[in-house]
Amino acid sequence: MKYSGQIRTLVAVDCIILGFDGEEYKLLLIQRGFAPEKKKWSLMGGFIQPTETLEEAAIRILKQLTGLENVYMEQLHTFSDPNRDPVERTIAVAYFALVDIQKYEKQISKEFHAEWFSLKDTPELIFDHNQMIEMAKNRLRYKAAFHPILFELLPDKFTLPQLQALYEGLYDTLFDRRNFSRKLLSTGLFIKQKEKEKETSKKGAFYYKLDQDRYLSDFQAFLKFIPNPDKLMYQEA
Amino acid sequence: MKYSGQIRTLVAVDCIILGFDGEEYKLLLIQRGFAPEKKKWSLMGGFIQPTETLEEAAIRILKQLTGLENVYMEQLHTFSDPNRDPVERTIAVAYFALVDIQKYEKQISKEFHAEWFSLKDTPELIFDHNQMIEMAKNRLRYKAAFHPILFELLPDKFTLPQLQALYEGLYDTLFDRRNFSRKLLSTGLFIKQKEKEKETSKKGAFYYKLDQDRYLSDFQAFLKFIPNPDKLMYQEA
DNA sequence: TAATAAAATGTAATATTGACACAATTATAA
DNA sequence: TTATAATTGTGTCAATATTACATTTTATTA
Repeated sequence: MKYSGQIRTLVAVDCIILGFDGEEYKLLLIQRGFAPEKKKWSLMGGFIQPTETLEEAAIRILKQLTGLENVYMEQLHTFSDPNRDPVERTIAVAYFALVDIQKYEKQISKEFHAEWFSLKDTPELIFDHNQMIEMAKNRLRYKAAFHPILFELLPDKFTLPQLQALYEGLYDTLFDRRNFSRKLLSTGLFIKQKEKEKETSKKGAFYYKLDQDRYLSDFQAFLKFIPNPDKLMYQEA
Repeated sequence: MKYSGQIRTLVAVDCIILGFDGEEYKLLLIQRGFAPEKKKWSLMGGFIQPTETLEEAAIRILKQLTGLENVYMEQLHTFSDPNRDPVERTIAVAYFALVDIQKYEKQISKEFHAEWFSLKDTPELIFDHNQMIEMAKNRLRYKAAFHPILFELLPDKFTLPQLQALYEGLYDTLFDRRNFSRKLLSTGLFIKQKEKEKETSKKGAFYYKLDQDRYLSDFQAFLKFIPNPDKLMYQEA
């Protein structure tokens, strides 16, 4: 301790882990195993360790809970209300992660009493975790309107109707099927497969895959995935 | 200290203070008065205090250096490399502020040896401060493409040519005067004044003011201030 | 083989954008 | 006094993108 006269604070990382089950958005929560607020639902989190960065901590915590690595994750915001944790002042850095819900390893959930909740029906959480989730939702809405980020939630192969459900679910609205597919396909990000998905409809819908090269090179490009984005996005909390 | 077995860390706030002098973007830096890296240029910063939030700390630090309050400021990112500060591990939360450079109170700068630098010609700074500035530039480029944020840099009254210089400076490019003014004016954000600014040109250019009501209500609206935004924005560091 | 359900493709009207030209204003010089 | 020059303000048209809406295709099953 060489900067004298300054306080030192606990720094925690909290992970907002989002998935999509084909119908609706899901949020992975754990039942807190220790006081305070034991048994209450909470985001998965942990304290930063001496030799790791925040990002490394977030990756560590995500892996602990889901078994997943190489997952899309970004820093969301740092929360600092002096009384946000009643036990002791803790600065919390929130990260949000987008995972393919099917890759999630269930056996791990037992250790933490984890469960997927509908994002629309999030329970009351400890501390400021509900606020974090609100912010993550807004960030995702914003980013997904212009960048091909939602594909992190889908398996390798997906159909146009699945894609549309993904976008409609996020913005809680309906898009015109014809205009939607034209807009999406015009990005050139998708490669049509020869097989069809035939579980959900008689005719079956062609599978598509992401063109990985284009996906990487165009991730920052400014695409427009939805019409009238300003009417569908909300201010960050 | 009630969460046992966890380390506590210093938490600092660093402020990226940006201005525009009519010609180019400026960055307010201080000459560090204490070790390490004494005399080297640095962002203005400070440690968070026990009873304040990060945002309050940022506001406090900004006021200390500039005398300004009610300034546009947003949290940028939290930096956490364990070795970013060689003296002691410090987590740094960067904020960026947009100020009207004319309102800045010069007498204050003497205390901190502060100076405005051209953003294009930023000197080498301590720690990871150059990286913070890169990220702030990218964030500003991104946000300004769609939200009326740059007006925080201008005085109450401004002309269309000034406005265009503001945007051209940020994106380091030239826009067609006619298309630019059409796009900007079509947002309905501006109220034409009767007076002209006659310093810089023979003919003089009409002043405009922001329609404050619309500005507040449309701040989150999704406008498009520049053509081909994707060609002008860069990935965040 | 006809009916049905869902996916895929097509088209015309409208709105937005981008490229470009010309007119208006006024200090300064001829 | 008038011409010049520099800069601001406004206008037009073609190309492009978007929206709203209809029809055709595919495969199942009655």
